[in-house]
Amino acid sequence: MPTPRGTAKSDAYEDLKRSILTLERGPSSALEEAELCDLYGLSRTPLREVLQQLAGEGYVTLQLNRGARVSDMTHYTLRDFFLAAPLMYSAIMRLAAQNATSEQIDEIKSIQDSFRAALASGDVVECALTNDQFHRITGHMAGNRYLLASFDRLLIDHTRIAMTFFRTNTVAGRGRLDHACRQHDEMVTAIESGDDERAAKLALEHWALSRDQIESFVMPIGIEAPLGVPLSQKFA
Amino acid sequence: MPTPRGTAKSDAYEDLKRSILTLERGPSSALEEAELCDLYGLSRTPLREVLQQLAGEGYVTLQLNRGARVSDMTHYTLRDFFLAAPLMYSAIMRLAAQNATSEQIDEIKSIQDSFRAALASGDVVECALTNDQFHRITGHMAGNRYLLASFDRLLIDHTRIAMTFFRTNTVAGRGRLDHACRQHDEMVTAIESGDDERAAKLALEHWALSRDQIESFVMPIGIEAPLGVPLSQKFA
DNA sequence: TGTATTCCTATTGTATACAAATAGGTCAAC
DNA sequence: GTTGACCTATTTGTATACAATAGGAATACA
Repeated sequence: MPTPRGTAKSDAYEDLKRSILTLERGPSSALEEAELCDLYGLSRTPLREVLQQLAGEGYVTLQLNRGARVSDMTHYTLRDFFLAAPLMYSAIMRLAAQNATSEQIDEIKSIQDSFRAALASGDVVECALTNDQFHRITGHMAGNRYLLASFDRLLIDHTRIAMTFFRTNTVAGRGRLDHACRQHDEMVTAIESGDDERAAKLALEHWALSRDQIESFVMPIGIEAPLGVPLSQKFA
Repeated sequence: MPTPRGTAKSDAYEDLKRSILTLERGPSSALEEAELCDLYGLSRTPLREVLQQLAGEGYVTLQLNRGARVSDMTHYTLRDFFLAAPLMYSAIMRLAAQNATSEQIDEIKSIQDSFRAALASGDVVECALTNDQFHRITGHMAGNRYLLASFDRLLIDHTRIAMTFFRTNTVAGRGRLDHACRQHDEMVTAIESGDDERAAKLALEHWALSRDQIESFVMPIGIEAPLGVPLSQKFA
């Protein structure tokens, strides 16, 4: 990633990522170059490079002569997701416990504080983003360049799906979120003590909880419907 | 992948991939834009997009203001590789057996014929490339967008490492290559009959064989040395 | 002779102008 | 009223000119 922080280019890169993860830009929505150039104040050449980079990371899909779109989410996506997630999450968490540096442990503790604060505040976007960061750090801790490619792609879609269920008002929903937060704490403990078996087990439990949430919140919308798209847009 | 076949841009893309996989362009070697523009007959803008795309897929690494290099291969790479490979290969092969279409099965049989021919001819480059294609098809068969990201990255480095041991004159080496070829045949059979357990087991056996080859061919060069770089270049 | 500073060159990053392709709408024919 | 072709406007793809940066060479100085 050659983009330095604080430039118009990196702003565009970071902001597009954020807006995709938070569903501010929904799956399959068009990304027009001219509009984005105006928005971020750069010319088309560097903007296109940003889109290429996001495409390489799975945030965006490019179509020849037809521009860029936010990567889609269909029921096929969900099928792939359910299959890959437990595999990758447990592998990454096991490696994270084996390889985490003390700097990374400080970092994840700090993010976990932010996540807890976000949960308390009820800010859905902040919940989703800090949760995303928490898991993304575990990916870095694992430090395996091959697995990271899959893991980061999983996180994109997990975060987008999670946007749906961080917006909950039910008691049961709140309980699941608190449970998830406690699991994060336990994960940090397992990582800090280098207990890789426990870390892997926690990853699977965390996934199981998340899967339950997905099944109860996302599924009822309908199997046929593209995920993450407001119902009003679906037939537009 | 929005690049259509037969254009200067796709030629550049495909040829760069080929030359990286075959070590014609060694790990960490510089990719200068002007040189590549001349070579492939395009201007810098589309060439840079090709490099961005290759960077997204893991073939190339971009450095800010310092251009592009072929992705490196160090002993850290190899450590990550040994860890991720059995996991990914068995997962992909299991899914391939579950999901392969008849068109894909025809395709992999055809590639396996090419691989066998390449082995017979002793053409090292052709061996490496057809072997790469064989495994890449299994990735498509598995059809999981998340896992494919890791798998394709593994294949890049597996193919580059394999370039070392397809160049063998020893009887033992030949025997291992023939064994690998027979394993391919068995994999095709397992996939065709939808026997996912057997396919996964074969993947692990195939990996074990490959690992033995890596250990006997690559390791002696030295743990400290970047892999795939001719010794003469190492201290340049 | 060694070191630091300045300038120069080679290379990358960005903006813009131009070419090609697509999508949408109008009009005509059936 | 529907279908089809054509034209136009919009959007993407490419080339090139210009700006900024990095790395090395030459020079000044200690």
